[in-house]
Amino acid sequence: MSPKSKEQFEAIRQKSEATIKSVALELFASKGYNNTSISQIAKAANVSKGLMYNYFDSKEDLLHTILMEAIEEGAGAMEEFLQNRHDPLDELIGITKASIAMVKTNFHYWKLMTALAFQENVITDVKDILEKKQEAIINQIFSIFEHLGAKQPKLEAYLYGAILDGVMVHYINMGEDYPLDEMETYIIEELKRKYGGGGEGRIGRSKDE
Amino acid sequence: MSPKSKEQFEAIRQKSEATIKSVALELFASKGYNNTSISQIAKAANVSKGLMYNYFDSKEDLLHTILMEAIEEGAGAMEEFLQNRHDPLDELIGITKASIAMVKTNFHYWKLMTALAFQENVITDVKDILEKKQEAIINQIFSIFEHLGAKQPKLEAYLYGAILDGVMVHYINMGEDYPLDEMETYIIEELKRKYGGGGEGRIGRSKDE
Amino acid sequence: MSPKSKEQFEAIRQKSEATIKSVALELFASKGYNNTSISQIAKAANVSKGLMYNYFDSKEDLLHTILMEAIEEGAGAMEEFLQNRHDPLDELIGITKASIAMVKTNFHYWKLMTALAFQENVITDVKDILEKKQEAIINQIFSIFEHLGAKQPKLEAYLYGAILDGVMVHYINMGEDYPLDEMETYIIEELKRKYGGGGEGRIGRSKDE
Amino acid sequence: MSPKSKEQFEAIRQKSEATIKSVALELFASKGYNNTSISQIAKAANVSKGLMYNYFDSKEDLLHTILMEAIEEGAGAMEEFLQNRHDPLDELIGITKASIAMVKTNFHYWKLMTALAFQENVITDVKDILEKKQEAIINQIFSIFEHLGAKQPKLEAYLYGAILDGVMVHYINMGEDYPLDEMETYIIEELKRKYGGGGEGRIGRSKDE
DNA sequence: CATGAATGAGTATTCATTCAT
DNA sequence: TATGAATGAATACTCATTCAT
Repeated sequence: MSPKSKEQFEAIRQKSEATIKSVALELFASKGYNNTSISQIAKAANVSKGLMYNYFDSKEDLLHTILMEAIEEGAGAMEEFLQNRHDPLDELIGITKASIAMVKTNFHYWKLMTALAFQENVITDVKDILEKKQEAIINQIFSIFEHLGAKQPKLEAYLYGAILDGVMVHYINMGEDYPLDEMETYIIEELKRKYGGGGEGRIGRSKDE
Repeated sequence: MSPKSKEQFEAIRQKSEATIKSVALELFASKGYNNTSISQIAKAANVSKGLMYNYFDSKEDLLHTILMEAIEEGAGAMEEFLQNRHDPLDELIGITKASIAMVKTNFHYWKLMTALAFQENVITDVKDILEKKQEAIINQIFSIFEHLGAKQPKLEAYLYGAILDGVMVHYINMGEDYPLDEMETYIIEELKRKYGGGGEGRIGRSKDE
Repeated sequence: MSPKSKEQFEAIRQKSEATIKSVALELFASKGYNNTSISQIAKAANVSKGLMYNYFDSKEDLLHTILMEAIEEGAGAMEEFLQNRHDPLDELIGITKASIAMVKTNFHYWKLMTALAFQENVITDVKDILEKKQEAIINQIFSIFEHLGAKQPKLEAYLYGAILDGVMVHYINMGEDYPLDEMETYIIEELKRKYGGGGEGRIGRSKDE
Repeated sequence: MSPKSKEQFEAIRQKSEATIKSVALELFASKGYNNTSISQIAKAANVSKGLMYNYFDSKEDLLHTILMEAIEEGAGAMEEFLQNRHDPLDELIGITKASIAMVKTNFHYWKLMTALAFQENVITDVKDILEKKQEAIINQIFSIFEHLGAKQPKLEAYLYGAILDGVMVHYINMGEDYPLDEMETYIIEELKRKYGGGGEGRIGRSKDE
């Protein structure tokens, strides 16, 4: 009715879409994807049910969009953390910090992602992308441990990955009760002890060998 | 009197109940509890939709029963592994072996359990039981690390817990691609390296060796 | 297995059938026909579900049988009460007493029957029979009031019928709180006052006519 | 903004809700609450199965709503009939007329209500309300008979109640075959005959006349 | 004759999605 | 563009009835 410029419409669109996504993320994360209905999202976002379908093809598409953004943001953050780090140990510490910062900053994203990781039949293509990214990271970590001269770089990489994921899983489950910062410090200390200093660290202290 | 003896009926019941439970476990684990319908279970078990209700009060009761059995079996296995181990390091190794054996033997159980751990609004009383068991184990591990003379037994206990859970999560997600046995060996070796010998060890103290 | 004579079998049959019927009546009356399951009846009667179908074709047949017996018993009782009463007022009093005695003695029957009377689609042929019997009674009552010289025998008959059914309905709903005996006495007194003595009773107290 | 105005939506809602309620009432009354399925209501109302749940929380809520409206309407009608009547006999006549008018105007409501009165386990809170209302009426009637100088006001009140309920039950069961209007006139005449004139009358007082 | 395991049609209810306006 | 009423397929669960033994 009232004359609105294209920009205004576009701004409204952006805002509505963003609201919907953010509300949906929160609900998906806290109640689970299956237990969150479109009606609930619409109500919480203060829009009509029908409007959702102007922005997203389906509930699954909404989830898809949210996840993709999270993954990209995560990748971006990781990238940033690793920039200009050429020392393997530094890289490892960077990955550690980046991972923990990520799960801390985007708690809802990761809670949702983790929950979905254990459900088949949901969003297989997101899973594929995720798996590829994870594989890439694992490979990078593997190569770092090689550079660090670890005896069994593969197992060491898996172990490190298990630590990171284990910590994240615990944090997601326990929330603020979990001593996430202390753990971060502790893990980094351990890494330094093993691989730092004169490289005389126990595990992978290999160069002396 | 009855042309079918009590024993016959009992045998039939046993068999049907077992079939339903096993089929349900498999489907719950692979597709998720919420995404598995009674119809699907019935079809996969080659029985009628209604039969489940001869054995279980509800879908939730079916899940409940399955989980409780898994938990008890798990507790039993852990008990067994820890019998007659009074040396702290031995205990730790026992826990490691038991945990990994458990997730290996009862893959579906643990996949299901893990998935449920990340879902809200499901089977809260099982969650409660599980949390209590986990707390007990954490406390035991904490006390083990105290006995082992760890400087920061709490963080060390959390770290060890993160490793175990991280490994299990990876195994659950990757399946047979994951080098579970190698990881077990590696973790145990690490434990021995850290705390073996005079027992005064800790990570990175390696130079004494 | 053990040799049993035909008579023994027959006796068992009789007993089982009677038990089932009596248990079913009680359950139907107290919980309603639709809310009573075959399983519940079988359990309460201490027989197997399957056995029921040896005696009755279906749940509906069971109800049917129960109702028919009740109706016949009712008719018999009425007959008895009316025997050898040739004075119209006596007949009316007899019907009153018989009706009230019936509902009192066979409380469950009448509770069930009343409940079913307000449900369509149940046992239409029983309804038909019942309606015929009621019509017969109404006609008889009508003729009694004619003999008593009532001005409007039809309406008087309906009024009397309404009183009887109203009392029964109240009794069925209130149970022992209802002063059934007092009401019986009162109604009979009223009848005598109206039609008794020289026939100068109030209503239809024909001398004014 | 919205191409369908609030008023339009409201009108649609009103209409749909009214249709569903009216169709449901008819079916509940003729087939019984338990024997009427949501599917049947939807089919008869020419709407989808799910639509009912846009307006009512459950089948029970639908029944509840229907009954409450009937009860309120009934109470209102009774009130109206009793306004400005201070003479006890007039009151009694008013109650009579109101009751009969009510059952005549809202045949389906009262058929349903009566049927439910004989069913266990249905809508207990409506039953409670109804019982309270009935008790209030009974007390009022009792007090009227006291004022009228009846010798046994309690029994007389019960008798009158039985007449009213008996007539209603007959009308509900026989439908238009029942001479409801004639009965109304007749009952009122009887009341006048008994208690009219100097107001000193009571049943059986007739011989003094 | 007697059992109770098994069946499957039927029930109430939910919810992603469509569509007239 | 935005609304929310309407749809209908899907879900968990019930229960009269059948049947192998």
